Amino acid sequence: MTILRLAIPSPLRRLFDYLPPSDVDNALLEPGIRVLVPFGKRDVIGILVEVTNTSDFSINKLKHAKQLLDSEPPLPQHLFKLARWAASYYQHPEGDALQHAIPVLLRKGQSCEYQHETLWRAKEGANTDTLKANALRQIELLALLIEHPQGISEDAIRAEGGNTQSLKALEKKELIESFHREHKTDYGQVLREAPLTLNNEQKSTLEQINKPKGFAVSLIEGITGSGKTEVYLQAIEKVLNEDKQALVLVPEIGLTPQTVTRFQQRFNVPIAALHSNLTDRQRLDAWLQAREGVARIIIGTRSAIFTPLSHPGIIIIDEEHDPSFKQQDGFRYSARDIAVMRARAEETPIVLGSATPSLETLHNAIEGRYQWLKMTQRAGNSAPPAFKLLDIRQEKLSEGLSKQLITAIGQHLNNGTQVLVFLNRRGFSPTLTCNDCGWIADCTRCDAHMTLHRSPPHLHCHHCDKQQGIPQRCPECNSDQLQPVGVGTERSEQTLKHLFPDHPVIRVDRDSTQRKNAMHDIMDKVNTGDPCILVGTQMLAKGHHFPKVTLVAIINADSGLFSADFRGMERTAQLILQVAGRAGRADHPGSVMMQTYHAEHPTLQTLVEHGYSAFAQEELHNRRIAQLPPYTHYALLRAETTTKYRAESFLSALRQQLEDDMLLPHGVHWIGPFPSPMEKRAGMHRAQLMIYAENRKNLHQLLANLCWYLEQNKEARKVRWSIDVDPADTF
DNA sequence: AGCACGCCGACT
DNA sequence: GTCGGCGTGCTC
Repeated sequence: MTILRLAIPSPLRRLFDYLPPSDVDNALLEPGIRVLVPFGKRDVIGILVEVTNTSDFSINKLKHAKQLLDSEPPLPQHLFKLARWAASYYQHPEGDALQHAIPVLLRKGQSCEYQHETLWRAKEGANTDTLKANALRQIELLALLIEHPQGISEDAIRAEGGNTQSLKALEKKELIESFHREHKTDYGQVLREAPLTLNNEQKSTLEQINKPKGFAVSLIEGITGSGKTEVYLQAIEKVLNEDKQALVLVPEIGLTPQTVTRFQQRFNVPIAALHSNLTDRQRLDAWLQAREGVARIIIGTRSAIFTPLSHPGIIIIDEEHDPSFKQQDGFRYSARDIAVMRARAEETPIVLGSATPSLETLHNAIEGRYQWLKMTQRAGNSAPPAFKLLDIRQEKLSEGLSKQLITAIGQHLNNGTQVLVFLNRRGFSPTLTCNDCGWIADCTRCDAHMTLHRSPPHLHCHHCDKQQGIPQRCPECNSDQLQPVGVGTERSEQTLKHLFPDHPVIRVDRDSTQRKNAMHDIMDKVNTGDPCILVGTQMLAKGHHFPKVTLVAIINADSGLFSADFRGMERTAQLILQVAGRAGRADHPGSVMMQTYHAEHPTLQTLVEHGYSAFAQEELHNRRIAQLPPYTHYALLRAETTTKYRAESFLSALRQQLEDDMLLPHGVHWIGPFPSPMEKRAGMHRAQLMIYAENRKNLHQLLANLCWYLEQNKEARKVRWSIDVDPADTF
């Protein structure tokens, strides 16, 4: 008897058994292939996990699978295994986890045969004269195709401003035709431009990366401006020369056209960029190009970690400390950690790069598991920025800015250079308060204040996205003395414009860059090199270079200093250094001024005076004493309910029950449950139970028990619960 | 997650 | 009389 064990896309943590479709050749039943099966009242696509001859389910109740959708598994065997491993490591339902590893269209049953790229060309003798004079777009498009007799892809057509409607119209008129071109695999020269000359430090870093054969993890801890990217590029060059592929993961915000352009300028090979505004079709095409070995460099964010490569050569994780590598909902995996597992399986080197490595990675480097490569010199002749803490305890601030800071900004502008003002708070002001009775505009769905925005004017909750109009009078006491309290980027922009009317003030945050090309336009303005003030959120800190900035002003260096989350300090330090790194990148020396109410804070002082390495060492020491990661392993059981206290009491009861049943393995401890730092969010009341262990195996065993228990438990079905292994934060 | 069943309230 | 609200239960 042949039984198919399938992973079904559902939140259920178990596999489902089926009989094979009638009259199917058993040789076709290869694990990893997609199978269409009836599931409840509907048909779903499952993935064949194993073929067996027994079932825990009664055999006569098994249904027949309807159809095999693949002759070959879409994911190569080792990535299929990797995804299954990740599902079990992160305690996520296997069927759902496997869905995450393949593109959307494959989940929906599309064929995963590789289609050669479709190109368009004008037919013999086609002429724009035959078109109506008012069909401007078609005339333009046809002219474009006539210019490119060798054919041009739809992507390129779109890039030139052509649209699909005109294309279809011309095809109907039989003026143009599509065809497939065989991809050439021989591109001649790998390089399009000469590599930069490396300094000694870069040279030895590159040598160390290239030295080991097969799997090895290297951490490049390189200060901003030390030229990490050039080292990546030259490491990739070697891989390309060996006819292999490179997989590059970057943070969500870091995948800018600038990044991709830098790779395109250097290399004369096809590059697949998996950015967020690709269509499902484009994403599948890029994925298939990687799998077929057509794309030689794959640049993408977190989800690109499962992209199959026919000839894997190297994995690079840029800004490895960035929180966006950890998925924050659903399948809560860390792409960085999975990448290390993947490199091991594929026997390739993997490079983790950062100016401010995560403490987990540093710990691995210290323990000798990772090769630790430090780059401490700035490439070229730029000097590192000078830090200055501004103690603002006794200061009277004007709209959040101290006198000293205002003076310094003026000086830098007068010297003809640019200033960057960093304020990690969008909107005009974080609160709207009644001056008479003290009422504050709160979100009804969250334990949070509404942020006041001025352009356009509205109140906005940054936690649940609720938006509403601004009241004219206090809803409590009917006073008209409503006042914005606190400073956000909009308000800072307004103040700076007022203080420095002769210089442009450019705001950079999520709101000001929503429009297409907005960021591009901003960069154009900044790149003129004229003195100006950039004011914005962490968008300023990541991905973009501002060579003419000589002063970085950090308005609230304190935020996160006393965070409830044990990673708050690490995050703050990373953010400060990342922003600071924007200063003095070219031949201008830079300075960084940080306003703080805690100038005497020892950790802040260590960071400012001795740098990130010293900070990290201290912080690791603190973590060891407090028994926190990376010295212990954490997991979080989160629970959400619509009723207040119910999540917490559910977790309490669960903890009690597990203790009574003695299901707690040796060496596993818990803390809590306690309400989440923001108890109510988007209408849900939230609580969490922290679980930690010195030993991963013990932790994993408990989590497996816990899942089993929760799936049985009737009460648990009324609560929305989830498990977060290696949580990035506790919110 | 979906999707059905099922038992109570306000509508043509 | 029925349309539809969301509680409960099941998926090989």
